[in-house]
Amino acid sequence: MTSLIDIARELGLSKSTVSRALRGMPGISPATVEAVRGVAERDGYIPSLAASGLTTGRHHAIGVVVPSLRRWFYASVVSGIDAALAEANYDVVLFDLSRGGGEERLFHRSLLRRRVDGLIVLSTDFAAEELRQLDEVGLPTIGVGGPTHGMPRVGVDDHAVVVTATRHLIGLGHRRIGLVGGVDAEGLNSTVPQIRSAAFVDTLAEAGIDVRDEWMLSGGYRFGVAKQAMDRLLASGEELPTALLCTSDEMAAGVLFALQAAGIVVPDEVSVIGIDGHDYAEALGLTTVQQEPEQQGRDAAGWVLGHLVGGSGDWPDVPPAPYELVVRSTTGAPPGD
Amino acid sequence: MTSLIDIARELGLSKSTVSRALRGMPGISPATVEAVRGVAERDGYIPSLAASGLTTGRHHAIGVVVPSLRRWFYASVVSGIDAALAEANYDVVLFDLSRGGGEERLFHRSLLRRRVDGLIVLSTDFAAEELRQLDEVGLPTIGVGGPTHGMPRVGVDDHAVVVTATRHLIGLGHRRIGLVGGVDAEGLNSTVPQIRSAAFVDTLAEAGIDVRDEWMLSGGYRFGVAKQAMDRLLASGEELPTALLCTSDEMAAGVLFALQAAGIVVPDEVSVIGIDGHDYAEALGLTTVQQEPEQQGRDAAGWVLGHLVGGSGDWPDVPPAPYELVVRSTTGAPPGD
DNA sequence: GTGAAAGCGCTAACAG
DNA sequence: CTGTTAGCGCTTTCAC
Repeated sequence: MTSLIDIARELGLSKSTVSRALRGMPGISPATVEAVRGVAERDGYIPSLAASGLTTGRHHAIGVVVPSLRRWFYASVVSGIDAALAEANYDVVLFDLSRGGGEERLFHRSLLRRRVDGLIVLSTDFAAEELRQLDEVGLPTIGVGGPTHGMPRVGVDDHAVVVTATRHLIGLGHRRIGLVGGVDAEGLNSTVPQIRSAAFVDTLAEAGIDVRDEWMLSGGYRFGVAKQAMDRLLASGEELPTALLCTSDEMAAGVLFALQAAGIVVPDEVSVIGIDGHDYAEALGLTTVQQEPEQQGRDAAGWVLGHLVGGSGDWPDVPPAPYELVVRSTTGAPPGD
Repeated sequence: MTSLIDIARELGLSKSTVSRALRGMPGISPATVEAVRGVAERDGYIPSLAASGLTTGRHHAIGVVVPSLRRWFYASVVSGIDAALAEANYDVVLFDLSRGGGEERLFHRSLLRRRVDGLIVLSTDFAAEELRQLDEVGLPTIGVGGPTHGMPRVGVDDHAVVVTATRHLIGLGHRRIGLVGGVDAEGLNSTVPQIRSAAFVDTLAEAGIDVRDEWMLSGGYRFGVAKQAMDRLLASGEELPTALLCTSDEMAAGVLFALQAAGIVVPDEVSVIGIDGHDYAEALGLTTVQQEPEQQGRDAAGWVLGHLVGGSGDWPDVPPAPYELVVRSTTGAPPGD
């Protein structure tokens, strides 16, 4: 492992000069720079992040806390984060909360071990004690996705998103509308499901439409659970709604499968709308309110990076992320309209 | 930021004693240990990985190279890796290859920067030059998923998996069998698709069954692409096969959706089998050859960790990962049997 | 333009 | 059982 001093010796220079040359600092003669770079290249010199981190306090890594990587949404966000960080020569250090049963969730200080220069937290709401610890380490921290108290956040206005989706259905003439929502056991982001469900109920109420309990399904934010919930409704012999709002596209996909298998024509008999803008949505022809998780990841990364150089200390809020109603072929007027 | 020396001073001890006490090394009086731990706890002491890494050469991090995190399979593997590493107090440093266009793929040494103690590579086959660089850094390295030349690997025998799936169809009496395969543009793992497709063709040949070109569909290892390919076959008016082998469950889901939309009854008219054991498979009732990506991740992590303490230098091979045919309701005898 | 020296926070012999 | 002494490989004043 060749190190700074090896290069210095070989060239009869001092460590400092070599260090400066390598980092392109001013005040080094072009000839020296070239010589140093040449030897470094030839000897396959790799700077030690640990050593420079020790002196500068910068570790060129950002911690990313994820409820579960196997969720499409989170994986997309992380992808975006990684892409943005890579450009700045920063790495992602992952903390998957789905790992250890859950009780290990408490923000053990040692999780960080002064390894990361900042933190991005996906849809995870910390307890007061955890926040205090976070605060103590003093890392620039931002949330992505679900509301995260005590820190700025990149994410859509979940209430507005659901209002948009619900109004789309109402605008098409629907009055008998069901919801496929529920809580996300693995996703941990308890607030997003709540906000989304509440927004649905509120919007219906505003329009003078009653919610019907038998049309409020629990899809657990998962394909399989949503499909089964739909299967049950179908099998129950209950009257069907003319439209279903699914609070995630994965659930919408499950619902579509169930409907199709039962021979129900979408959207002629039942309309279905999702939320998120999942990869599958286009192929499914799914109408959805689309957001851009990858871009949100990039934005969060940019924010953290910005606060690293700035180092100001005030964590200002960021504007809400954009979303867009994308109308495809799973929504239409209610039957008999 | 309190450091070792602060604790030492406060207790009138030396740094080494404190260090030993904190790490539970032998030869320190219980009283001292307790005192040290107490102060450390109270002052919120966080050891600096950079500093210890600098002396020990251990950074308590493993690099994970992923073609694309948004693939369910890879995300699952990474989840498993993270879980296993967490138990050993190791972190995952992510390198998402889907980030920078692709040409940055060359294994830039600086990617590692002596930050990680080992490397886990998912389904990425490196060029000779990249391998050489890898070798030069001398990190214990293992692959997961698709074959990776020049290093041991955790993964199923893809040939055998496809043979199992194909024989299942043949065993049910099918003679008119199609394949939904193709290449995975984003996944980068060029060899797995090849092996799987070849195994299919071979197995049919062995059974004296001809492959029909119009039944060889390109699904791109994606839901949407597979669905569209199926849609096209359906629209073409071609005779349909009585069974379809999809080389990934995501593609199988797309095919099922297309079939269902066309009013074709599965498995009465067409049987469908997938590969992988995706989360969705159960809800879809999809027959599949299941593997355990998460466990594979754990195994790979365990292997790397083992070689960290062992430090032997020889990288022995690991046994192939298990897989299992899970028969559900999308496969059955061909029509008219 | 370049060098010398100090030190980041820890671990690892080597002494006692 | 505990302290002393060297570094690990780099960056950073402060000199020249």
